[in-house]
Amino acid sequence: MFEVFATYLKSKIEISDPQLREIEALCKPHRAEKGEVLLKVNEICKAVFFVTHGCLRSYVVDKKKREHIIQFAPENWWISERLSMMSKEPGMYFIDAVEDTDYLSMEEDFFQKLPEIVPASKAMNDRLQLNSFRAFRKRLISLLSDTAEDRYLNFIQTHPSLALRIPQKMIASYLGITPESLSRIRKSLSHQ
Amino acid sequence: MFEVFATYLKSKIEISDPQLREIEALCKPHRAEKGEVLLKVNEICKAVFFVTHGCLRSYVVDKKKREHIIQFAPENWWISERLSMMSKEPGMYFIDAVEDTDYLSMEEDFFQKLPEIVPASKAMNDRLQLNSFRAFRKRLISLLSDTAEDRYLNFIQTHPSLALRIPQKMIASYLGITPESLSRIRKSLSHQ
DNA sequence: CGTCGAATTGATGTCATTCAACTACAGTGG
DNA sequence: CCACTGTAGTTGAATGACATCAATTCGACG
Repeated sequence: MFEVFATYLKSKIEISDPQLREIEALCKPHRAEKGEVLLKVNEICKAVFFVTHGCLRSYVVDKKKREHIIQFAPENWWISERLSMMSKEPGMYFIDAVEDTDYLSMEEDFFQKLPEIVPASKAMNDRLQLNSFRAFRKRLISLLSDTAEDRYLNFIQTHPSLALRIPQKMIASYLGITPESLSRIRKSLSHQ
Repeated sequence: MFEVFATYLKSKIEISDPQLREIEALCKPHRAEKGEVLLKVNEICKAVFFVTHGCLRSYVVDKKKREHIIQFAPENWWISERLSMMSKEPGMYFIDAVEDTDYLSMEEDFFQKLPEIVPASKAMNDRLQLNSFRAFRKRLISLLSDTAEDRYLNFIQTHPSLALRIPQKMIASYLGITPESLSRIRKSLSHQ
């Protein structure tokens, strides 16, 4: 299970086997059954998760009890509520398992020690932060500019494999529409 | 004009007059007439702006030529496209003046040297980044959860003074609706 | 095989857009 | 100083996009 993460790291930065062993000591492996909740709203997020197999999701629940998915994290993705973790304030996210999932959890000390073990990881971490910000911005602009159909097409284009694995109602939630609307959009697209 | 920024800094961090003089040397004062463009799409953003008087805005323009305002920056606000600046890639923002505006511009070296001059500024900068991220996330969730009326009420509540200064069509653009829709929302709110 | 949630479909409703007309007012040049 | 012009804001009518509610089918899984 750590192997997946090791491969991920090797693809991102120059790293030796002894360094990997040091890092492994900072990662806790876990398994979550489908539907299992890893983080609840109002909890202070204390870890970042790296998915090695399966899929996690983060989402918020609004006053009308509707879920809005913030992010999916399939294999080789990170997921967390960094804002809550960094500010040590209660978060607004739930994180749970979309499928049976294997993942590693890394706590605060991981991010302190990682750059000591591998200096180049600082740049990797910065890049991850930037990409996360970029993704938020892209979605915000897409919600302002695009129709639901455009957003769906964009989703299946940028996450083609996810679109096949994830229940449609979750894709709808991610896109900000109802499952019924997504079903109709798909129907109309299939007729060209 | 630098006085405004000095006051701002003093409210955020412990800072001495000699330190302020060093910082002043890194800030260029400017004036923009209403409508003047400070940054265009596809340019690489090379500076961050701090508004001392007036108001700037950042916005994107979609394929249908519609403007979507990302941020307003009245007095004591920062505005920029950090993502473009940090990655040195062409940006997607326009930045222009909503009113006649006085502002300071700070380039890359400002952010390198500031923490050398005032170590505590590192924390301030981190906090600014977090707040910017938080604002994006809040807006994203609001677009997913709230009606246009809710978003408008939220806007005038969190930016009461802005709502009076800014043309309604720009508020509409920020909220993601047409000026006509905002006009009707305001009318219906005035009848309770 | 039966059950329960996911997905589809239809009918209808609501919210926001679009297009057009009109008013108000600010800025410009004569 | 006034007339002209353009932009902002309002309003109406028609349209469009998506939501809601209800009924049905589909499909996974115990």
